[in-house]
Amino acid sequence: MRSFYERVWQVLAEIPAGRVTTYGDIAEYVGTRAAARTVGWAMNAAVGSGLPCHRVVNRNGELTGARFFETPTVMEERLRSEDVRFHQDGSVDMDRHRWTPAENLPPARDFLDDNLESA
DNA sequence: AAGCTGACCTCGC
DNA sequence: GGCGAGGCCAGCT
Repeated sequence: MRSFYERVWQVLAEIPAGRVTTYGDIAEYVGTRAAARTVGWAMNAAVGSGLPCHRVVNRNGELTGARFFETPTVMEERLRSEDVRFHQDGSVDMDRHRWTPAENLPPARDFLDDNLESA
C-alpha cells in the first residue's frame, strides 16, 4: 500500500472531463471519510503534475482551491472549457456534473492494489 | 521531537 | 440554522 497521496492521485486521474467530484467522496473511496482535508493537501502537491485537480471541489460546488493554481482563475476556466455549468454564485452545478469514484470505479481495494502492485 | 496547520466534512449545541 | 469542535494524513516549524 502506497501513500495516501498516491491513492488520491489514482482516483483523480480517473475523473472524466466535464465532471467534478468532492474531497469527501475521494476520501471515503480511498479509505477514510474523515481524511477529506488531506485530499486537498494532496491536490496542492499535484498542481502542475498534469492531473486534473480542477475537477475537485468542495461539497457545495465551490472552487475553494482556485487560489492555489497558477492563477486564481484557471480552475474555473478549465472547468468552463469542459462545458461545466456554474450557478450565479460561482459554484459548480453539482446536480449536473457530480461524479463519484464509489459509483464509477471498481471497488477501492481492487483498483488501488492492482495498480500499485503491477507498477 | 512535539505541535500547528491546511483546497474538508459531519455532528452537536 | 449558524457556530464550534473533532477526526484524518503529511509537511513544516
